[in-house]
Amino acid sequence: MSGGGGAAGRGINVLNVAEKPSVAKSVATLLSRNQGLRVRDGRSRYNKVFEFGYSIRGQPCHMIMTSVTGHVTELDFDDRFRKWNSCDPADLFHAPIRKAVPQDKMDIKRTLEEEAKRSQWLVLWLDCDREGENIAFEVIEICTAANRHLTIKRARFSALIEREIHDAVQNLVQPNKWFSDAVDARQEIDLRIGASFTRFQTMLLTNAFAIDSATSDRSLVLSYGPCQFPTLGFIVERYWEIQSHEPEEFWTINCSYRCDEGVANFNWTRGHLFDYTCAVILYEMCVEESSATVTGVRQQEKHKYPPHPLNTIELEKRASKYFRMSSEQTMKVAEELYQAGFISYPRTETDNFSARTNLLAIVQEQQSHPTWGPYAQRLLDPNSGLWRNPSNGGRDDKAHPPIHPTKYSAGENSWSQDHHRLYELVVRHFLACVSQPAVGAETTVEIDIAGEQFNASGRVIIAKNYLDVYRFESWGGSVIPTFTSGQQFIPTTLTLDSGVTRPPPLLSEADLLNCMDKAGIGTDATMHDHIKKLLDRYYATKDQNTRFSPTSLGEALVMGYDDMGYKLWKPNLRAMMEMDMRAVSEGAKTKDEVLETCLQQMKACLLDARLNKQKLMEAMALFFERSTQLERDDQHVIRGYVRVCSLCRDSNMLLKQNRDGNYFVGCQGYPQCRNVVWLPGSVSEAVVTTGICGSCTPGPVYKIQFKFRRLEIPPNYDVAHLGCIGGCDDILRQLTEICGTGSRMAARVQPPTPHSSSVPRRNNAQVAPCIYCRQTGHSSSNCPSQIVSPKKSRSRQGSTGNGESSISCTTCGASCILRTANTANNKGRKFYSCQTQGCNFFAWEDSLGTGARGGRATPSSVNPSISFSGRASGNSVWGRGRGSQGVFVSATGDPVTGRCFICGDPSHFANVCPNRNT
DNA sequence: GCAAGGTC
Repeated sequence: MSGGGGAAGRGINVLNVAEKPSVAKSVATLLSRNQGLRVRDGRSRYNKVFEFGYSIRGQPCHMIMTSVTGHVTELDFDDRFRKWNSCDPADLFHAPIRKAVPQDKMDIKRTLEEEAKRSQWLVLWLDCDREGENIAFEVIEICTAANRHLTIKRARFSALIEREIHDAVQNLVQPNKWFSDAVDARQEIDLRIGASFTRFQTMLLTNAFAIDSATSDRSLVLSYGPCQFPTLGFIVERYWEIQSHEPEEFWTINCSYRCDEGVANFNWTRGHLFDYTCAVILYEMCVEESSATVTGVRQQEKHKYPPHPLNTIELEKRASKYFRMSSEQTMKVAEELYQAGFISYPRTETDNFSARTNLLAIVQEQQSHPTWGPYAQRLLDPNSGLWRNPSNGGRDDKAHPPIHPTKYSAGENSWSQDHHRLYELVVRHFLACVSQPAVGAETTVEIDIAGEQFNASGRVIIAKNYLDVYRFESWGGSVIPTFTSGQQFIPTTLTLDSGVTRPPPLLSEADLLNCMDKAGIGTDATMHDHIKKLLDRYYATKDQNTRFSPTSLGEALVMGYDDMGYKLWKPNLRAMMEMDMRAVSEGAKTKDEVLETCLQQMKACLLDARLNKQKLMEAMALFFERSTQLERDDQHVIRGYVRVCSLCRDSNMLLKQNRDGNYFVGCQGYPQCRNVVWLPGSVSEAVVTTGICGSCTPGPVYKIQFKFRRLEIPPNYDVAHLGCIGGCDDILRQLTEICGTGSRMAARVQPPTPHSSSVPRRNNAQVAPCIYCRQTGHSSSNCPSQIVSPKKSRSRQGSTGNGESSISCTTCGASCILRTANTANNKGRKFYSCQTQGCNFFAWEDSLGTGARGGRATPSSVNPSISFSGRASGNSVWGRGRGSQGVFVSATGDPVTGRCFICGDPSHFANVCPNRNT
């Protein structure tokens, strides 16, 4: 069929590319039959280049075989969208993206380019799944850019077996664009959803709450991903199920009979009753009856079947169950055993052996093993009747066979205990798969006492078969005495027993993998990564029994989205995406169609989540304190990101508070960039929101929720104000003018020059134009029209006749009355206020014409309060939907009814219960 | 500083 091995001779150069170095080596070895095979280094130290002669359908070829290591390119946003504060997270749904070769893959790219230039054919040996097909197109892209005359061919193989490989190379096909398109769509959707939601929730919550975790050494990222979040959802859902479980007492009647032959324990056919009175009545009837009557004896042969052939998820589940190995560790060890040639490819969905697999040969290899060798010998003996063709688990990824041993080993010196265990599991599992099921004889006896039915059963194992080798499973059996129908006996014991219902256990790693597998979350190669990510993100913890609980952070996030009504933490979204991907890979839908509908929906979801962010905040507030103090630089408390600097356009503008408590928005690039916007001195509190100004550029400019001290602002201004520092906000501008700022420079009297280079000038660059003359280029405090000598000032002011003077309102032109303040902070201080209803003009007399107009005279005596709290509106319902006994928490956190549902204590609620497992 | 998917 082929002309493998030997010298290359003349012929075309064929560049062969595999998905990983090990496959390149295997394929090269198999095709060359290890004759005339030369190896040299490529640009990448991991990816060798093999060369040998071969002939494809009679065409002499010089084969050049190399590899990549998975994907060569990565998808990411254009540079200008890469910085977290560079854009509105919602923009990430349509921001330009590009595929690029990351730095650590550049040497692989160079090897491909160099080899492509001297080749006529390109043969793709990537794994035969969707991801493999996508990588094939990445390789095509790189190679054809270097040599556009290349003839492109795809080798399809399902195992690294000599015959398969020779077949594949003699029957080359074309790569499948639909498969590749499905992966492109998946990548784009994952990136856009992941990045947008991660930025949204991280920026919203990490600054707003004091999230205590082991993260003090690095900044906390609250990531969202279409796989990690549903995985968290499973953990939280089970946790809530347990939390909401109410123990309920039940009663059951048990009966036993002991004789020379042994004991039979009879179970009540009713199971159990929750009604005590009813149970007592039935029990008393049984007690009064003198004897039990056997109403039936059944004997049946039962089988316990060996497991299906082993795929990745099953390997992870069983290693977790039998050895308590984490899925991550299992995959690490399995990969090493695979690399060393002891087991087959460990990342496979397939749990069905193809008819072409030589199963006998695999068993034969294991015959000499000291422990399971004798069992393998029995299997091979036709007289033993132990052999049975393996069952079909119904899954096939068309790329790899089930995991099975590929090389005999009695254990290597370099192996750890985990290597020994895992190899043993793979071998024993394989031997079990090709074995007969265990056979048992089961006897069921039914009796009647006073009209109540009871039954007991016993089992005798007739043939252990596969259980002889699969030591991880057992089949309990008990022998019961012989009974005959119609027989009567007096029970040895007859008791009324009580029990209590129990909640289900926390999810184990095997349970979690099961949930993910059923819902299609992740791939066999990545499921363990998603589980690990939850631990890394402090969303969940794993106890000694490999059982998972959510942390407060994980629970709060899921609760927040749940309260919004979005099932983002449910697996449905991923399942729908997976269906779409399948449709693309089958040509039923196009990539663009799927992208458009999916991204449109998810963008709407993000926008809605932003509108309802209060729900997230409320959920977080149940578990975390509001952060009172955030990051600090040398001089200031940093209160949040506002915008990209409008001056240097490079650094971020942050809302900060100086030591005197005054707020300003300054450029992080200080002192190189000195851009600053000072805020009114009357601000008692300022919090950056996720709201974005619709008009100020360059955007996004995040709005700030201000709270002003009532007594320091004119009465016609609201205490609360959602403002923008980008220049569009009239109210903020007016209050800055009226109250002055906390800038030390601004507090001084400014020289009356319109070209002052002091800090307020920058301030004015942001808050322009001047409120007096509506001109830009100077501050209102320096307005030439307002700067007058005291004498001149007085002469401009008319007398009101009652001892008070007046000026003209610069806003509406009406007359302003000079009045005397009578407030705690400004007692006796004079101010002008406009008499026109609805006009906001207000000015302190002593500040007219200075840079310190209306500045704070004394520290506020007003107790600052939180501008919006986590429980500001509506009732939060603790435990809603998670059980019938949820405890209600009012808007203020006070109880409405009830008690802690964890420990029952009426003095506190479940969210602060000391017994709460956080 | 974001995802999930390959793989070393």
